[in-house]
Formats: sequence, C-alpha cells, structure tokens
Amino acid sequence: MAKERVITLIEQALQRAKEAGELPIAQLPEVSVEPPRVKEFGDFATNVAMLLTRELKRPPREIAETIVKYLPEDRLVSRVEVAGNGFINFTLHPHWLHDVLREIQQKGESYGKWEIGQGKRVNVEFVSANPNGPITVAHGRGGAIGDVLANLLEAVGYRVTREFYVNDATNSLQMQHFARSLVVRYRQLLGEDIELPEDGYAGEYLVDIARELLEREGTHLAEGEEEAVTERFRAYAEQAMKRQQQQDLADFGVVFDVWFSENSLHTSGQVEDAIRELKERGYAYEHDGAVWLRSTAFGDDKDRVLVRNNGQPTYIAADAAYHKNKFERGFDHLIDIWGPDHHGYIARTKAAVAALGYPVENFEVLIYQIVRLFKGGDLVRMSKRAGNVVTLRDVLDEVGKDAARFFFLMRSHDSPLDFDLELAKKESSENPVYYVQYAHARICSMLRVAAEQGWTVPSASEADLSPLQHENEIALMKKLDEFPEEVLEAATERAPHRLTRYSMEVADAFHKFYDTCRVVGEEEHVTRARLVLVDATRIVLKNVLGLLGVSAPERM
RNA sequence: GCGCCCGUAGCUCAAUGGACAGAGCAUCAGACUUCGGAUCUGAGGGUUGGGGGUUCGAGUCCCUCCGGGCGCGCCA
Repeated sequence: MAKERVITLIEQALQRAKEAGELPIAQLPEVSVEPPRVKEFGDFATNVAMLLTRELKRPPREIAETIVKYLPEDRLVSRVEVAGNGFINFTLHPHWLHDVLREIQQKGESYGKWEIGQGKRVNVEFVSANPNGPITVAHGRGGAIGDVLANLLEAVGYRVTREFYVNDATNSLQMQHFARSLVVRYRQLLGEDIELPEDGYAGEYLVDIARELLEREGTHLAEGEEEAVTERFRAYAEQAMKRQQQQDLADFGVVFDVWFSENSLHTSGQVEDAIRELKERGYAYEHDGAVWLRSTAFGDDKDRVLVRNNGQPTYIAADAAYHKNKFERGFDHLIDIWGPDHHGYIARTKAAVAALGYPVENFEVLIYQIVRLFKGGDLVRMSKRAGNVVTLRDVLDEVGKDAARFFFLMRSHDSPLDFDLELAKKESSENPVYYVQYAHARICSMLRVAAEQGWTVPSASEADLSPLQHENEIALMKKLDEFPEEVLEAATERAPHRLTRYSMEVADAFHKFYDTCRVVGEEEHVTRARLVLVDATRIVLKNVLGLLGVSAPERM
C-alpha cells in the first residue's frame, strides 16, 4: 500500500537525519500518516515533525524541513511540501490509485482483510437474553453490535466463536415466576377462572406457548404436585422460548455457534469448583453464613456474595465459573457485550476473572447504551412482566432485516439510540441503507447494460487506467483505498458503526462519479478504465455490506 | 452520595490529540432526449453546555461546575 511506502520513506529520512547529527533524538518516533481532510494538501500527510518539537526544542516547521532534506527519492512521490504549521504533505503520482484498483480486483472478496489476529481465538458473548421472553428491540442492538464485531474480528484474522449465555438456572426466581405464569395461562385455556399472580408475566406470548402446550401435550399437564408441575412448565417454556429466540435472531441474520447453558455449570459442579478455587486462592471467605468474593482486592467497591446463607449460589458465582470455563475452552480473548443496566457488574466480573488467575486484560466488556423506543413521538416504557415489550420480531416485520441492522449500527455503542417504529416504517424509502444498496444495484445494472453491448470488465493489470482523471474519479478511488484501514480501525476500536458511515461515503462518492462520468458510450479506453473503477466499487460495497450482514441486491 | 455513559447545526448523530468541526434528515433554490431520479448541484445554518489546565496543537486528555440518561440486592 502507498501509505506504508510513505511511512517507510519518512522513517528512512529520520534515520538518515539522525545519523547525520541533524536530528539529535533518543529514539525514532512512531510515524503516523493520514490522508489530509483538505485535498489541496495532497494525498498523505504526516505530523511527525510536531511530535519532535518538545525533545528538539525547535519549531516544527524547521524540523519538517530537515526531515524533507533527508527524504529518499521515490518514483511514487511527485511532490513534498512543508506546511506552515509543520505538517509534511505528500502528493503522489496518480498511478498509486491505479494500484489500488488492481489490488481490489485481484483480492476480490478478501480485499479489506488482515492477518493481525494470527488465528487467535476470541469468544464474543452477546444478546444472552433470559429465556423468559422474546428477543426485544433492545437485545437487537446488542445482537447487531456483537454479530458485526464478530465479523470484523474474523476479517482481521481471529477465529471467532459467537456465544449466547442462557440464564436457565432452574432455581432462579425469575424462571419460577415465569413458569407459574405459564401454568395459569394453561389453566385459563382449560376454562379455569384464575388470575396471574402479582409478579407474573403478562405478555401475550405466554398464552401462545400455553396454547401450543395444550395442543401438543394434552390437558392433564397441570395435574399433580405443585413443584413438579412448575418444573414441567418451566422446562417446556424455556425450550419454547429458546426456539423462538433462535428463530428471531436467525431472521435478524445472527446465528450463534454456542448456546451455553448456565444450568450446566451448576449440574456439572463447575460452580462449586470455581468457588472452591476462589477459597483456595484466598479470594473467597465466609461471613454471616454466606460465602463472599473478595472483589475489593481487585478494585471493586465492595465484596460480593457468592453463596447465600441458604446455600444457593448467586449469579456472580455462576459467572465466575462461566468465564473460567471460557478460558479453559482455550480462548485467548473474551469479549462480553452487555446492556447499560449491567455496567455495575464489570468490576466484580473482572475481579472474579482476576481472582481465578486469568489475565484480566484478555477479558473485555463492551457496554452499549439504551435503546429508547418511540411510537409516533411518544416514549414507550417497556416491561417484560407487564407484557408491553416491542420485540425484535416486530421491528423485523416492520422494516426488515437490512434496515434494522443498519439502523442499529448507525450510532456508536456508547451513545443512546432512539428507535421510532412509525418513523422507521414511514421513512423506510429514505433510510440510508437504501442509499448504499441502491449504489450497488445501480452498479450491477450498469454492468448488465455494458455486457449487453459487448463490454466485459477488463483486467486492471492490463487496462490503461490513466483516463481516470476526473476529481470525482479520484475521490472515489481514494475512498476505496481507505477500506482496509477502515476495517482494521472498526475491529480494533470495537466500533462496528464506522462501517455504516463508510458504506455511505462510498455510495456517496460513487453517485457523484456516476453523475459526472459516463461509462458506456465514451471512447473505448475511457469506458474500459471506468469499467474497472465501477467494478472495484461494486466489490468494496459488497464487502462492506457483507461485514454488516446487510444484503447487497443486484436489483431493487 | 458513589459509579458508568452522554452533552457538537433546527432534529438525529460523526470526527486514531492535528490543518478551515463533518454527514443524514428537515428547510429553501436548482439539474433528466443518453449507463436505474431510491440520484446529483447549490444555499442557509456552530462560542463543540460553562470555566480552568496540560500540549507546538484540545470537540477529543485532566480538574471543576451545570444539565440529561442508566445503575448501585444474599435478584438475574
């Protein structure tokens, strides 16, 4: 890549200047090269001179000029300038952009990929909705972020496992309430005049499950001793919910490799093992009849209960065992993606990981901020128990998978997201996702028309690309050149939302090009060069939409 | 009270510590005999919540104040 080449040139200049005694510095700074915002400043710029001002106690401009003096000749560089503030601006010969097109055409689907992950294994755990209700629109945000982050990590060379933690512990109060609510719904269907308990679940979906249960298992399920009945309904409801969650997520384009059962940690003794190990390591102790995690030893505000005085382990005990289990399965790095109501749990979970002797720097928690739901401008308060949740299914039915995913990823994860269902539906034809998809469909259409007239996309390595001179052509090629960098940045910064923005920028650059540069019908060498550019744009759009899990339609 | 996140154009949001803070929507004014008008061109819009500090350079980092959201259980 051209950028790496410029970096190398600067490093060589620094080295030579240092050896010549003109830059008396202890060690060479890390050279950063970026495309300037203003195109008049050239193709690439470096701020390296400014970084040295303190050590050298000389004005940045002077340092920059010294560096330029020692810059080696290179056939790629056509002009080097020092700006008043000390930036060094590089203008390259136009053919550097032709290399970009060649690279895109040659790499195709793998354009934008990296190998920095070196095949290390990463576990990304996300959504992890409790099995007592459908996937909600809030879970959808976590689903989109987690899935695309996983795509990005794969793209930069990690081996990624997508994991869903099922909170199916049979002793959990929530699941008990949930099961009892289902029993009531079932009995109501049998004609009994009874009401939901006060802390029951009012959602209609429970009626559906009850009906399904009635049809498949008959009318005698609620007979017998209460505890056994509750357990029977709990087990059934949980399975039914899980199936529904899997289906909803699959329709959202999110497929998990592992659905990890919390209950399995309890039944297999892994929770006990973790607690014992914590005790052995001196990070768990008994007090007031309970077992406590000494999480304050790792920066938590207070110690946390691992085992209640009734002998039941808490959520954090299972979580300690769970993260231990993940490391034992051989993952080099763990990423948990949690909703905003869980940020208070980061400190204690990290404490548990550290207390068990695992490298806490390899365990990362990503918190996304709330999804505020609006209906026609009115804020909707959602409550699973009250039964007024807006589900991911609702959103999928209204706006479709592509728009939903794109919408969820248009904002940074740590910024709140307002989701107005009516607005999303009403504006669906103006949704930015269509702008990007349209660009792709338009390209495919152009290539079809070209094919009808006997054109094929020439090989970039053989075609003469010098006709690509228009400012919109150059802007488009530069934008395509940014893609690999953008992928790397989005992956390492855990910022999948950068991709939506980038995809819009590519679409924008393409539409501007389309408006000013005709492809079919120009002189042959112009048409051939532009076909290469158009096809390269198609590849990049397809790749970026692929990472987003959004379809790249050939027709719309 | 403590912790996390946020405060940028009328609205919703971008911006590895870099040059003149950018998009979309909305508003207004324009552009099609030709490859898809779900498009393009242009205009108006800003003391980046206030005040200090660090730095050659701050929307970005630090301190402080103001405002908003969320969380602080032997629930999950």
